[in-house]
Amino acid sequence: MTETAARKAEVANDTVTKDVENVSGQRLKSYLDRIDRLEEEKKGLAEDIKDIYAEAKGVGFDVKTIRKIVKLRQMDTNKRHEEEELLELYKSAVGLD
Amino acid sequence: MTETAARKAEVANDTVTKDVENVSGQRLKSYLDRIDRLEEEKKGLAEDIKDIYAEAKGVGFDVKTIRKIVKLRQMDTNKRHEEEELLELYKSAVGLD
Amino acid sequence: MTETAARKAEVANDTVTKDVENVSGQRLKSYLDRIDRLEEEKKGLAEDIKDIYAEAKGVGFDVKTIRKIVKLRQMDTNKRHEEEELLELYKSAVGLD
Amino acid sequence: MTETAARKAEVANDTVTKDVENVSGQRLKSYLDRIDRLEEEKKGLAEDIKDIYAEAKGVGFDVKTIRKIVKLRQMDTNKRHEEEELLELYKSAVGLD
DNA sequence: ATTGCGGTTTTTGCCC
DNA sequence: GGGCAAAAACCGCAAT
Repeated sequence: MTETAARKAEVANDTVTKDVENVSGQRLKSYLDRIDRLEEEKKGLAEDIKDIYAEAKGVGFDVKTIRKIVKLRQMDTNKRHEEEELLELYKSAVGLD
Repeated sequence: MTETAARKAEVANDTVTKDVENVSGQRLKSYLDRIDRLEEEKKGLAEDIKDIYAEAKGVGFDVKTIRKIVKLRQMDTNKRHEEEELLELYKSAVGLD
Repeated sequence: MTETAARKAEVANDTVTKDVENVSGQRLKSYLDRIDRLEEEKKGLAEDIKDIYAEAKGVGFDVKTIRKIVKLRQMDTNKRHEEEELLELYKSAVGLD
Repeated sequence: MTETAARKAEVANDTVTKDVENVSGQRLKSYLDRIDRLEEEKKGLAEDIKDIYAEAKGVGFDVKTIRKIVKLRQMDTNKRHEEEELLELYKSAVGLD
């Protein structure tokens, strides 16, 4: 192999390698950026929620209790599904279906 | 006090009481609704993020590692280095490498 | 079938049914009790572990880092190195150091 | 400073350093070992519990349902405390204490 | 057989 | 710093 040919091969190799790294690196970065952005928004919402709690606290509400209420309301929504699920479960366990 | 005046006072009292209850009850509900709504949105974003991880996994990336990177990028550089150093220190202290 | 014979049959049936219910009920309870007991012990050990972390923290160790070390030691050496390499790879891919 | 004195100093320094490293390294290892041991036991118990579930399943019980039962029993125990706690919480929220 | 998924436990970060 | 809520790792199951 001539010196020139060898050089070309090396370059070609490098290029390929770089391309491979680039495409996956690029892609990875893209995912990371999208995730970061959504995480940002999520964090923003968390802030907003915190602010509401703070505001409520400011007018005399007990934050901890409000949290409990929020949770209870969610439960009241989820609970139904949960209980239905449990019922189904037990029914199937006894061979009722 | 005449009967009419007394009546008025009672009514007034009731009204005030109701108003007080109303305003705080209303207010509390308002807070709860706002919180619920934001929580909903937050949950939606969490879903989106999960989807991205799934997508990345689909093209061969390691999700666990991506999560680590996300955290590292969020973390302050100095703090990150500190933690890394501390880990290395402990590792060498117990002969782990 | 005479009345007496029928009576006997019923009784026999009841007895069998009860026995069946008893044996499975008994058995189920036995399982539940054994599980409860073991869960108790497990919880106790979790407490003990927590205490050790607290103690270590008391003399100046960083709990978070210790946790990492515990995990690393549990992990197979090869797997550990693989993960570390993968992390380094991703880090360099996104220009993190 | 004579050569001998310098030597002694070095040795002393080394010794001190080693001692310091030793004591903390030793101590760290000691914590790690204790944790490991307890984790082992904990894992063992988890195994035992798993075995019981397997055994129950082997004689025809539905594992998922048993798990639910176990949880319900725990709740029945914990629930009381939980409810008491919640009561206290609301009481304090209303200024009753 | 492999991989996605639900649920459980463990870990981390946060607020008081 | 201690308790609490959110996130993440882990595990068994199921479905393909």
